[in-house]
Amino acid sequence: MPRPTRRPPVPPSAARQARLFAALGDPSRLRLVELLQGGDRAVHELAAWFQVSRPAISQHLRVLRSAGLVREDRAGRERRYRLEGREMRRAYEWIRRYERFWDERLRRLEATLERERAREEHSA
Amino acid sequence: MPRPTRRPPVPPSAARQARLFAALGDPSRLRLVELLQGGDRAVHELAAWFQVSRPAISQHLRVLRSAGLVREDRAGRERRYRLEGREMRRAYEWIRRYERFWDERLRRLEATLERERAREEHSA
DNA sequence: TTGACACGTTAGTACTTTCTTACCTATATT
DNA sequence: AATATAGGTAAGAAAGTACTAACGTGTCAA
Repeated sequence: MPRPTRRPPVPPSAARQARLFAALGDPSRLRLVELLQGGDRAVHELAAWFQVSRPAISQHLRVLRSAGLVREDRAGRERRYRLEGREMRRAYEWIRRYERFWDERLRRLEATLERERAREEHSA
Repeated sequence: MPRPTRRPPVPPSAARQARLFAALGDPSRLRLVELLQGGDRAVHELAAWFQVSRPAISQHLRVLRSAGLVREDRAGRERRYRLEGREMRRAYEWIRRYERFWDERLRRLEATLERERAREEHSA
């Protein structure tokens, strides 16, 4: 890793990805997402599972919405929320890049490929 | 989803998982993790990439450490940090439970299985 | 059309996070 | 031994977050 001569600000891609994780980084919001796993739900249905007030839930839903994790559909006087996979997938793929840090098999495979590569280089 | 009669507090499992996502929910910390992807690094090597002061980086590293995402090894006067896969894996597996929300193929498969199940039920 | 229900927004408060500066200890270098 | 390097910790300021109570709008039901 070459040391930088001028230190750039944290890149915007990291900032965006961080906002996504931050949206998941609250127990109530994480719970909301889990509750939505079973399908779409109205706000009052969701709020019934929590001790905090309904406005608090509304605010959490707003955070999830602006992170792109949920969508709102109006239906009569209800607003039904449902999970939106696109951003969740982004989170998933960010983390998957670290798979070798927990998958021993993958790490060994990488080491092997690295050795192969070095051998080719040597014989070339 | 049966409505709860008494609303329990957000379960501790959600709280723990949220702490993990919260640790990733900051641009600088996310960047630190990315920098550690290439192997272990000393604090001053990491800090060189940032505009914020070194103590700020120390503090971010502490957050990552208490979330279990990194480990510290002392080597002379340096402290080298490296990624720890275990907690990263927990985050990965939490998100993977939502795979069907972005994988159309998986969603169709689930629908098919559901129809099969319903048919068996009907003929039984 | 009056009342109840669903839900968002606002204002204000308490708490938490993030940063900097100052300072301290431990290790390496000369 | 004196000095430089590495890096953690503490205190305090500034900004952000999460909550509640109060209120407003739109929808349904009697």
